[in-house]
Amino acid sequence: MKILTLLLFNMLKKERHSLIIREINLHNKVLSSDLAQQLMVSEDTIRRDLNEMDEAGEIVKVHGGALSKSYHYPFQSNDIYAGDSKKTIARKAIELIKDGMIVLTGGGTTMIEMVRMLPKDLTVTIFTISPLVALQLADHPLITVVLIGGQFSKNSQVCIGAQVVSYLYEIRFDVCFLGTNGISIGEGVTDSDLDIVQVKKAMIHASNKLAIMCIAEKLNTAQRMRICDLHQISCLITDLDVNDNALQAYRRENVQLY
Amino acid sequence: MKILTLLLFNMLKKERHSLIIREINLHNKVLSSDLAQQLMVSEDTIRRDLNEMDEAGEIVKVHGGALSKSYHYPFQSNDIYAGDSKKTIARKAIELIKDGMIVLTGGGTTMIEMVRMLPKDLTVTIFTISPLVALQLADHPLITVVLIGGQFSKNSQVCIGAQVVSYLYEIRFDVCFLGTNGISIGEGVTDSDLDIVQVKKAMIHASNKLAIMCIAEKLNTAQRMRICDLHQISCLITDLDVNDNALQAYRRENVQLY
DNA sequence: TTCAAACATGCAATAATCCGCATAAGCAAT
DNA sequence: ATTGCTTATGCGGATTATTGCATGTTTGAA
Repeated sequence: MKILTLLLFNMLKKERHSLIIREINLHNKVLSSDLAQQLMVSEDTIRRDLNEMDEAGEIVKVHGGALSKSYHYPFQSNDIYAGDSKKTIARKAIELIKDGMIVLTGGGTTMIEMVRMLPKDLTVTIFTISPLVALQLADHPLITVVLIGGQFSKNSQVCIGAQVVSYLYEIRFDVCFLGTNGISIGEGVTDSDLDIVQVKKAMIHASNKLAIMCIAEKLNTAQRMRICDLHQISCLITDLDVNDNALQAYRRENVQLY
Repeated sequence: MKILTLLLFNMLKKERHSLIIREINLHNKVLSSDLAQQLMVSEDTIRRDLNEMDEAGEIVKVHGGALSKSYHYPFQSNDIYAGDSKKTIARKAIELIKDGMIVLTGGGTTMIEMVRMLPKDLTVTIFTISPLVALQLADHPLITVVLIGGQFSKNSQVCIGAQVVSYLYEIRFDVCFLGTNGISIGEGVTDSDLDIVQVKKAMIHASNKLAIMCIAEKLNTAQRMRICDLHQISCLITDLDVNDNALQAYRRENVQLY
């Protein structure tokens, strides 16, 4: 039967290759077994095809099939991954900061991005639990930086613990900027680390305004522990346009969007 | 909770890896158990995946899950190579640290080098006024790090000010490690920045032993302001041999040499 | 300290792969 | 047409990869 179809279709290797490419472009992946069935050739042939195409750099062969070359997600640098969205958020966030303010910030890559972009003529005092934020601000000429000390969390690279919490009860801030690991209509702002949750709660409690920075991909995701409700958020800053559909549910909850 | 369902029928390993990386980049951390559930494979498989990806340097594996690598060192690239002399000093200094100690450290490149070289099986608590020291210790498995907060000095990249000083009065440390800008027979340990001097004085006051780390070039130099006398030094650690001529004057002053 | 969760390790079953080798087809020169 | 050569393909068996499970051990939080 296989001989028969071969005779009928007389499929050449090149044709198979282009069909495989098309299939990969369509699905980003192929299974050797599927292709063999689909093209009515043995898996060995498919494997040889895939190996050739991999050698030629057209695809990436893996155990069991092949992947599109562009399939690999970036991992090394967050500057690439979602870097633009984070810059967008940072730009919007900066507009909330005015001369003379006392600002409190958490950690995270978005926060680093924000302080990196702060204009050189801004005169504010920034309190932070993130050593990385402090270091990033070291070469800013005007900003006074106060690092809030405490036990250093190896996971999240910020200071946590009772020391931080009790310290925060003694100062009142104009605005608190927080990145988030999860935000959703039902659960509000959530995180997965108990220590972080407690510190963030204290940070919110110590501030007049709360600005939550959240990239679109994290919208409508929830972690295990709740930090605050939506109505406690003064500004929700995302990389989306404020009229984006994904944000309307939050608008209905009276969250101020940026 | 987030629901992410693709065709899980016959998923390639590399596909899984990509999804894991995406999840990690999104939330900065993942739990093995969550991934196992989401991707419908056993936790063993996830663990093996995470180990592979850690080996490949794509992520950082931790107990229970994994962390984003980029989250860990957003701008670690500006690593300064410490000279051999600083490495020599660091090696000697480490010998003074024993399990269970409460250690206090200042900042500076020599200090960074020292904490970088701390053995992985050392169990100590390190208090520091240097965010860089804290960050450097983030991936040490056993050491507890407490960052002492206060105003962040842009020049010396450590925390200074009354907050630090008063904090230091509440704790007693086994040993204090300090780098130095100048040490001489006549003037003792000196520095040029008033704020630094005050903090270092407080650090010395709070510690049972004082270890001064000093590269040979800075021996017999003096700055404007005095931090302490020679007789307050418990150990003077240099990159020179203890019998080096340059050190004999200090030996005559009864300074313990390393 | 105490214990459940996370871990490593070895094993077994299945799937995918690799390696010859034989066959068949295409092609060019005779 | 035949011959000789190359390429493409399929097949059987050996090898390796992947995965889940069972096992003891380690870990970290209470």
